[in-house]
Amino acid sequence: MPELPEVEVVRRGLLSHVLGRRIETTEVLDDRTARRQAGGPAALAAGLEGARIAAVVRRGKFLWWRLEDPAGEDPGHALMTHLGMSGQLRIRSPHRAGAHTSGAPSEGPAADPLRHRRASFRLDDGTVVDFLDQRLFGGVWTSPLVASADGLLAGEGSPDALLPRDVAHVSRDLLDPAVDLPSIARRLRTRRAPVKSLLLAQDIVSGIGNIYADEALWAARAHHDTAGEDLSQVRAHRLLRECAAVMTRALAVGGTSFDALYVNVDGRSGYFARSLAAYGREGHPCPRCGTAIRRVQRQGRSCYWCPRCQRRRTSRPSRSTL
DNA sequence: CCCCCCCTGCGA
DNA sequence: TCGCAGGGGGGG
Repeated sequence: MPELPEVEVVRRGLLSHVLGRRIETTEVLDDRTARRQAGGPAALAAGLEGARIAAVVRRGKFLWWRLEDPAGEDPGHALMTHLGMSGQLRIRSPHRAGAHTSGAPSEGPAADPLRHRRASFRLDDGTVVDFLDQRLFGGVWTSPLVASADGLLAGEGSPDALLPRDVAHVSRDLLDPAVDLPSIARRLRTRRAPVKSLLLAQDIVSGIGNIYADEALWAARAHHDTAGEDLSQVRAHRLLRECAAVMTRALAVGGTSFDALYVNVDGRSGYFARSLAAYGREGHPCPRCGTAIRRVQRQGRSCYWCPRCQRRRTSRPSRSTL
């Protein structure tokens, strides 16, 4: 469930099940899921045992559990989770029969709800949080807390300005109240790279992935290959506003799902796929002008765009030539 | 900054 | 069998 809205759906879903609970045991079924853990799976389990979950926080696509360690060691650490391309966090609650099932048992033979289980965390009330990950690009690991550079709240759900060291390089996302939009727009406009690759760079602005980048570019009538430095200030701001707007709308309907791989903590899908204007819609008419949406590969990823609404802006007359 | 890598599984 | 998939990090 990769991009910001989907990760936020997971964060909210986790909250009521894990907040204030203690982690009793940690199980790692595939060591590659803990490959970012210093000391390996054993160190992960050791670092989590007995820790109380004080907050569930998100910045961009990174989600972490703030741990209040019994030893009172300061400033403590966090359990990091990143879903990568195919990760899921699912709840197995002892209080709800049939938890962990998809909401639609009538849809053919239900897939094994524990397929691709890579790690599990058992809490002190019997709840189990499973980390599922088909492609193993995601992971779970611990990271020590450090102060955020600007002294403001570290991310969505954070009680203070502490954030995991492994998130320190990640820029704030566009739904973060502390985000500095003019500064991001400035950074876009100093770069020669194609604007879409800049939207996907998590150290410039976090949370945006391939779907919402294409949707925002479509909404802003911007072409993915336009160089960052060729955006006017007005167009750069407009593009960022559209990024925020499309993610806000997606979040309101539970995110984007094309299949059972992308679901919330209860195994249910979001509804934003039906609202996509460009992404995945090659050959379909542009909702604005009716022109067929086109697809092209850029750096190994697909770009979908309307060739009529989204014209490539070429370089302004350069100051160095002529 | 581009290209490659990390992986598994699905549908054309 | 191949191409493609919503992420991110590192190397040349």
